[in-house]
Amino acid sequence: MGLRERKKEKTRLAILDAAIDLFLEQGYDSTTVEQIAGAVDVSPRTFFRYFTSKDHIVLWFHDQGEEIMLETLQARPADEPPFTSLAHALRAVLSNVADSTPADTQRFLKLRRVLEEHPHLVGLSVARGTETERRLADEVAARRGVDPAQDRLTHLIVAFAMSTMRVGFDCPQSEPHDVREIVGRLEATIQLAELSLRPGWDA
Amino acid sequence: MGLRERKKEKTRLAILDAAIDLFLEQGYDSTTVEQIAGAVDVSPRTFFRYFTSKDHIVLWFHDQGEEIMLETLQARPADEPPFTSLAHALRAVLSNVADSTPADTQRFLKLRRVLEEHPHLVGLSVARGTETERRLADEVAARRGVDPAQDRLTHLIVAFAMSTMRVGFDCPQSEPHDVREIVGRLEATIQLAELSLRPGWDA
DNA sequence: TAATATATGTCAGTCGATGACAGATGACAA
DNA sequence: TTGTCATCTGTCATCGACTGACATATATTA
Repeated sequence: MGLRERKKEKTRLAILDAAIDLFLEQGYDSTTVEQIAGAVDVSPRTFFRYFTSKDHIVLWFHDQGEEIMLETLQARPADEPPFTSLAHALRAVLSNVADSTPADTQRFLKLRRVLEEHPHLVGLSVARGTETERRLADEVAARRGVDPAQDRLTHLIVAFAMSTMRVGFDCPQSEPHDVREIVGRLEATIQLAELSLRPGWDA
Repeated sequence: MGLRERKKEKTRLAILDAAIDLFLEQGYDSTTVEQIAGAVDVSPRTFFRYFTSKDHIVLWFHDQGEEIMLETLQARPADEPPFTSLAHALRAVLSNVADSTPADTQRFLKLRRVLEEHPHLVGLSVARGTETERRLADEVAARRGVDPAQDRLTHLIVAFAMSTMRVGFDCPQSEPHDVREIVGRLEATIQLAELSLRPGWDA
């Protein structure tokens, strides 16, 4: 990897960290792009070359996670029930964070706090995730041998899976201390969902 | 009702209609608030006195619908299974539209087309609905006699219900011609959801 | 080292959104 | 009817997110 790429990755992370810290210090809304850029000695214009929008900072892990979900889903055996596959995809997102560098998991935990304090940002992640949700539905439809434009159950399966994810993440309770605690909550939520669903419903 | 209020309601609807038509003609993003205001001979500043944001236009029915959901939910018998109550709340939203004036249902159908062409706006509705979803969860928690801050199942119930709503609304298929067709789709989706869930799961 | 490719800063400009103030208009009592 | 009051509206100024264009600086490669 050349110097150029290393430098880019460095500023990318610097911007990310500066932004997250500012969000936690003074709130998301009252933090301007100018401040973030200033904190890492970069022009505001450059900020937008690394992140397409201010929101993009908050949705960083979300974007990343959806990519992982897609890959995991495609790697699961084709004859596995779709919801089971999706559940594994959800787990994969968190495993990825847990297996990452300490700095990365720290970013994840901090971002989670930002999302907690500004619930409306959670919706934005859904907004951005629309496209990925469609791709997940396409994949599930292919596995079920149906037309994604016609089959309601396919969309319901994906929607339920995403709901499970959100509940596992957002469920208030006390502040989680590490990623493993969040892993535990997601696992519990997945089990709860599987307990709530009729066996074979997604076949 | 005084002249003043009538006038306000009139401009409110005028702005709404002008905006919707412009969105359908030239797309959501390329329509400016200035254009909308100009189309009804009103200053841009006044636009923001009727609608808090450009998004607000699109989410108009959504806001309205969530209010109805809450009221319906509260009116359902306390011993009814929560998901059943929520399903009735979903139906109530559409009944309200169907029982409204023809002009109103037209607006509804047009707005639905706007949402279809700009999927990211669907996410915005979730963003705006975060607060209402919390209130729904509070109500469900009260009925189940649990603490909303502790009980995962409560949040899962609400999340599943909202998913059902979204799938019923957004499921592609062919363009619906009237509200009754959408009512049918929602009903089918609700039945599908109830078929997918284990009996008594939400008790 | 020269030539090329890419990253960054500066500048100008658009658009959404908000506060402040002044003028216009409906509501209401005498 | 008239005058007062509350409310609505337009104008102006301003902020902040975001984008395109262009020039400059910094890697990369031959």
